[in-house]
Amino acid sequence: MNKRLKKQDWVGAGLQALAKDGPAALKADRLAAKLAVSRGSFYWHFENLASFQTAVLDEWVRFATGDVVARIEQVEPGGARLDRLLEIAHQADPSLERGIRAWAASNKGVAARVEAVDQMRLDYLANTLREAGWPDAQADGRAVLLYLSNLGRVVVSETLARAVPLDELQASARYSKD
Amino acid sequence: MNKRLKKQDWVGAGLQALAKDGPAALKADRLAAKLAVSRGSFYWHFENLASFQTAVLDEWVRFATGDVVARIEQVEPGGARLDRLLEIAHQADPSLERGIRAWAASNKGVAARVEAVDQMRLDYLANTLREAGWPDAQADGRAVLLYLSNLGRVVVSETLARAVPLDELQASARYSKD
DNA sequence: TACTCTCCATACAGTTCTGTATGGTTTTTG
DNA sequence: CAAAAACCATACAGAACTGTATGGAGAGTA
Repeated sequence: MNKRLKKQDWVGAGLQALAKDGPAALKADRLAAKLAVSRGSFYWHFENLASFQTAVLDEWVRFATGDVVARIEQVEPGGARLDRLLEIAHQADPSLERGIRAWAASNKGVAARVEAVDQMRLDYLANTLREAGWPDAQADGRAVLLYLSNLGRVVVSETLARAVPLDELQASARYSKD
Repeated sequence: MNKRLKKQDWVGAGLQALAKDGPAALKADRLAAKLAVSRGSFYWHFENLASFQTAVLDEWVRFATGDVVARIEQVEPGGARLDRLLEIAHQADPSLERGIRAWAASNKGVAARVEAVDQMRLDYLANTLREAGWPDAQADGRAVLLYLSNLGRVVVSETLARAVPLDELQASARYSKD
């Protein structure tokens, strides 16, 4: 009756658990319980816990880079694209990103992968800023500021995150000589 | 020969372990090993694991609020105090704060305490902004932006955190009609 | 010295997990 | 339909932990 699971089902459940309960939830035991199945299934799909966690992290990297970019590229380059980028980042559900950061705090390997993602996203943001009119010299610094403020939004409480003013954020992303 | 421990020694070791290895390191077992002592000591000082963790969190709250404020108040109010505040926050070791955030990601009770601290620090920052010349209407929004960008700095890698431009941060904290 | 706190070691029972081994049950395919 | 492949349950051994119970050892005090 309960349909059989595939590798991707486990990975999906892993991402969900990570977002909801943090990295401590990435256990064969708990996930099996949540999926109403025995650990026999888990150890058929994955060699061990580490390889499962690698698969979960891989999936996040795929999602956290390619996926977002794809949605942005539908908008024409320039200021509009920058606004859209900030808007998407601003209204995204922070729970998974928060789980990933918590995971990285206790695992060097994860931290390294996350750092690479941060670097890619930063480069992309800086490039978008340049497309919107920022001079090369200042684009990088401003990109860091904007990216980190969004990352901060991810790790504070939901109620506090709602206090972030999107318009002021977009304003500080528009170039003006000063 | 190995001197006997007091409650505070355990709490201190807890904070250190939290900063270095995340919340999963807050176990009687591991801490006892690190302190070269048996768990008998732990359970003499603390009723159980939860009460120990509460003590650790309490200690962080004390440190994360009162301590920083005390260092700021030595500077005269105004723009200088604001610059000093940003500087202190900028050069602080992020590892403990990172551990706390990771902990909060998997524990509602911790998250609530952290949210309260965030709120206090935000209020203090907004007030400092007003002291430095910001109008009431804009001080709150700018405070959120500044606070979150610093929080973002806390959760990214050390190398990336060093890319944050302090001067640009201070510049965006100076008021100018636009 | 004797007595009393304070602090610690050791041993035990119990929980939550991992990983393996083995066999059974579906689903797909020749 | 029969064989193969994909998927899952169960049972076991063991690691990493929690919490309790008990018997000390060390430092301070009458």
